Amino acid sequence: MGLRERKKARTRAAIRTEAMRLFRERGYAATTIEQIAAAADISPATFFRYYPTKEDVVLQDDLDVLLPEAVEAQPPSLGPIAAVRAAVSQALGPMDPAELERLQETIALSASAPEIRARAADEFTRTIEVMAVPLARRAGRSPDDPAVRHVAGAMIGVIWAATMVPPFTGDAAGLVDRIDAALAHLEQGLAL
Amino acid sequence: MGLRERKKARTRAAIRTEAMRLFRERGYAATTIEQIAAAADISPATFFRYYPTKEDVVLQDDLDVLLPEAVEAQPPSLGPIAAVRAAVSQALGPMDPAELERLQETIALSASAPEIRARAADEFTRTIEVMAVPLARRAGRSPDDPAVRHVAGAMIGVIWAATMVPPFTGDAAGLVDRIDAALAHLEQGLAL
DNA sequence: TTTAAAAATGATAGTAACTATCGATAGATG
DNA sequence: CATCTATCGATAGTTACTATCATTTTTAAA
Repeated sequence: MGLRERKKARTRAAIRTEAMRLFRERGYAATTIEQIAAAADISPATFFRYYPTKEDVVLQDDLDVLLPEAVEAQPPSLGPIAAVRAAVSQALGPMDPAELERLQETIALSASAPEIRARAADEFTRTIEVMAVPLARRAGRSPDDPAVRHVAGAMIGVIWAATMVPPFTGDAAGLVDRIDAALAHLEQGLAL
Repeated sequence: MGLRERKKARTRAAIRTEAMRLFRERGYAATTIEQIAAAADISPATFFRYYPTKEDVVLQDDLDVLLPEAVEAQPPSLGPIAAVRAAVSQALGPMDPAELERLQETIALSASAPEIRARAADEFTRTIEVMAVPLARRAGRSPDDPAVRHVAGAMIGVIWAATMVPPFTGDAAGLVDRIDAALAHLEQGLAL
């Protein structure tokens, strides 16, 4: 990795770190790009070369890539929900504390900043389309099959319900367990 | 209803009509508030007295109020999913063509304008909280009960999956049926 | 009908998130 | 060392949105 790329990575990290600190200190809406740029020692224009929007500093999940891959890797004997359960545990389980911390902050910010919550919700719904692909393959169906989409939708729905729990004090530690319990509940027919 | 209120209603309708027409003709992002104001014969400042944001011209659903009421009105013998099925059919079934048309356009716009889709997704996830209340009461549980939230989340998830079907050509006529079929599928255990 | 209160509007000025462009600079490459 | 290229900063511009205040329009009371 050359000097150029190293510098880029450092700048990117600096922007995110400083932005998050400012968001924490004075709130998301009250923090301007100009302030973030000043704190990260770059020009405001440079900010947008690293992050397309202010929201993207907070929201950048690799979930859209990791999750379908992990589902694809599960043994075919598992049903769709069991496969996703295993995939989630496998993808989120070995998450380092820094990542967990970050996830927690994203959730907390979602409570205070509507734009972030909206963007997060949008990316989550997009996961329906993404997850439909491996699920369809496992079931020998088309990703456009309504039944496949329903299964993906229901899983995304319970995951969201288990993640975004008001008042968003969000102990990130219990998050993976809460999601697993939610999927288990769905798998067993959502008895009340 | 006095003259003042009548005028306000007319202005509000004019803004929405003209805005939708412009969105249709040249796209959501390419339409400015200034253009909408000019078309509706008001000042740009007045626009914001009627709609807090540009997005709100498109998104204003009464679903958050209607749905829980309709759920509450179902006979206690029905299970949670059956109750929501009945409530949805009851709330969305007798929708006049104009409303359906509007819903269809909102869905179509969600495909083209990310901000609208994000806002719509956000309001949808909020419906989880809203629906948890009548569901909890019916089951004699707390709205904070994870199990209740899971059921609400799963239903919202399948409804979204049945509504937001790419490429959003969206025949609004079949929408209610698609939602009902999705909830039925969920009720019967999401077999694939 | 006249008048006073209240509400709605328009005009103006300002902020902040972007976008586009372009010259300067710093790093990679031969 | 020289050249090429990626990155950066500066600048100017657009647009959504906020705040304020004077003006007009509607309502209600005298």
